[in-house]
Amino acid sequence: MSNGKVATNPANRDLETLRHSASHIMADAVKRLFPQAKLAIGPAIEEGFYYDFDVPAPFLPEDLKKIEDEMAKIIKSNTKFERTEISRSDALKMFKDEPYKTELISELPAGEQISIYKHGNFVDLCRGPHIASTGQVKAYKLLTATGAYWRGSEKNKMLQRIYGTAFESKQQLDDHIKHIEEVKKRDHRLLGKELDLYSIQYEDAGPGLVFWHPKGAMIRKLIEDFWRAEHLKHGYEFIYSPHIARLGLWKTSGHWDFYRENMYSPIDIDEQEYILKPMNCPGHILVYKSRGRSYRDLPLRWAELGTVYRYERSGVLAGLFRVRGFTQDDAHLFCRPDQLRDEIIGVINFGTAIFKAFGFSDFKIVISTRPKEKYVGTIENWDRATEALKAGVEQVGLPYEIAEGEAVFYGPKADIHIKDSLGRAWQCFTLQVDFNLPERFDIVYTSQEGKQERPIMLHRALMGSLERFFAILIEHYGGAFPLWLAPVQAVVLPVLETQHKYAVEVLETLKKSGIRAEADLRNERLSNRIRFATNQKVPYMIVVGDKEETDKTIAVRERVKGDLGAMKIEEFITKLATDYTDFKY
RNA sequence: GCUAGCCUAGCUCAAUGGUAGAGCUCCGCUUUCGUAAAGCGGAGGUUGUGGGUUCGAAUCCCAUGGCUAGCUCCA
Repeated sequence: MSNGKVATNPANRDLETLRHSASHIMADAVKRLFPQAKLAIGPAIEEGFYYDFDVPAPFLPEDLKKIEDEMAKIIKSNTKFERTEISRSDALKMFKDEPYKTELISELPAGEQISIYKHGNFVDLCRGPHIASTGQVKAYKLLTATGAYWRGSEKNKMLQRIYGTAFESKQQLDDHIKHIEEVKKRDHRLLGKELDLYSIQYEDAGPGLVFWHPKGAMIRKLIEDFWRAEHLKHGYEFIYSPHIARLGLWKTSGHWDFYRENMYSPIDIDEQEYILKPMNCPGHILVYKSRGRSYRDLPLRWAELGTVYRYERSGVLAGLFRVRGFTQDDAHLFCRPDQLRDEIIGVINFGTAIFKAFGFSDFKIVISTRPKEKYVGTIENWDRATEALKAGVEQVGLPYEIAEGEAVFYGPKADIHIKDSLGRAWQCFTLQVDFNLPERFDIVYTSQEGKQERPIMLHRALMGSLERFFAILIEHYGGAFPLWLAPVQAVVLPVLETQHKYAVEVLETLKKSGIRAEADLRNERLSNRIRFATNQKVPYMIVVGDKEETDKTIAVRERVKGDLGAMKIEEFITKLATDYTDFKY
């Protein structure tokens, strides 16, 4: 049940061992309370542990409490963990009433030493290691109970999984629970509603389809403006392509054969079948093919904020993270083989620069290689592309990992994982080399020698899906967007109705200098409106009363720092310009 | 898709077989108030939808739509 991963440092290994032992203790408790339960697997995982059981009825929240209490007894008894090495036949005999264990044993490679771990009367097939005795588990908590398929396949029986976590100290456990609560508070589905950023009209429009409300749309516009400006600086051109195209295009591209499960049924138009695009690449290739291309034209870098539609199974949809219609910040680069490396370096540098602008600085690159099945193109081309990616990534100087066989069907890729303010890793950026589509569409350029040569195509997205990236940003910032992304940067708050005229004057001045400002003229007490603006995470509140009106000043309050005192409007405008330090744009 | 839980006013939630309710939001009035919630009143629901059981259903049953969590980080 140990996951067999090589722990990178002893502290992690200790924690893994502790959690793994906690999962044994939990299984023991379950067996005591539900003797008919059959054991499946129970590994330590990143944030804790789980154990899968085959039980007649799903666990209820009350059951978790009972199991926790039973675990307390086992821990209190401080029973030793004992390892025994046994033969395969003894193991099969010992676990003859445990069908899942039996299956695991029979699948262990010949010659593998089989071991069991025992504490008290509880015995489990296990590679180990374990802590010395149950009493060493000082801080643990069971979190949730859910269904989980045996070995993750829906063809298999559904088992009942209990998730729990364990730490070396109560303090660490409490911190972890606090962290879980913090993640919940920052949930983009919650903040999206509170800040009126977006909605998904599940019943009226359909699940997985996003409506961007004015505030959210403003943020998207700001992201898009920034994106376009940066692309121009990096030598890209923009194109727009239609949302539907003839089925034949998708047959040529191979998507109809390899990606159909994610595509929607054809639409009948004048007795011709059209497909709602799940990807932008075939369209971009048509633009390439619209005229002859010279070696001098390359590289071509074409970007599009392309909206695509993909079928996702109902059960995997989740807020803005997983939707059925979304906009990719897509680009396709067409280059000569001698330009491939530089283009890869350029794209990776570009990507990391963009992420830094959004406050991300922790990156990990993963290069995915050819899948064993379901791929197109020659192995030789795959190898060439993979080598170019590795060379490119090395050139940039970021550490990388290789994920064998994890690439999509048309080419190897390099993904960047970014870490957010809550320490969670997200993959947004992807760079995929494609030797396949150029072949399928037979795209060429004329070389210096007048020969027809095949260009190499790169697909890339920096943020990936705007919807998903937006969700990540909402949670990363906890809804408190930096000044350059805040949909409303300042709210003007007159103390009394008598200052409304001056408040509107101030508002107009701010607007004229390009600040996204609003005025809250409601007949509410100042403190009420301050509370509202603070909850809406507006960066600056501009309070104007008699004093300010007389002095022709404004009293500035920052959303976190509080009252900054009175200043001239011009002073405030200058201050905002320097406050764009998060990202100057 | 599957398993479990859930769906009551725009939002967050009460009401466990017997007249659907509160707070916030919204609307109106009063209040003229200086840095995180002033007061009063009003509007708003065929309880997701469609069937069924019952004298009577938000509540029980069936179907359907949707949400949430999970569905190999492998003994």
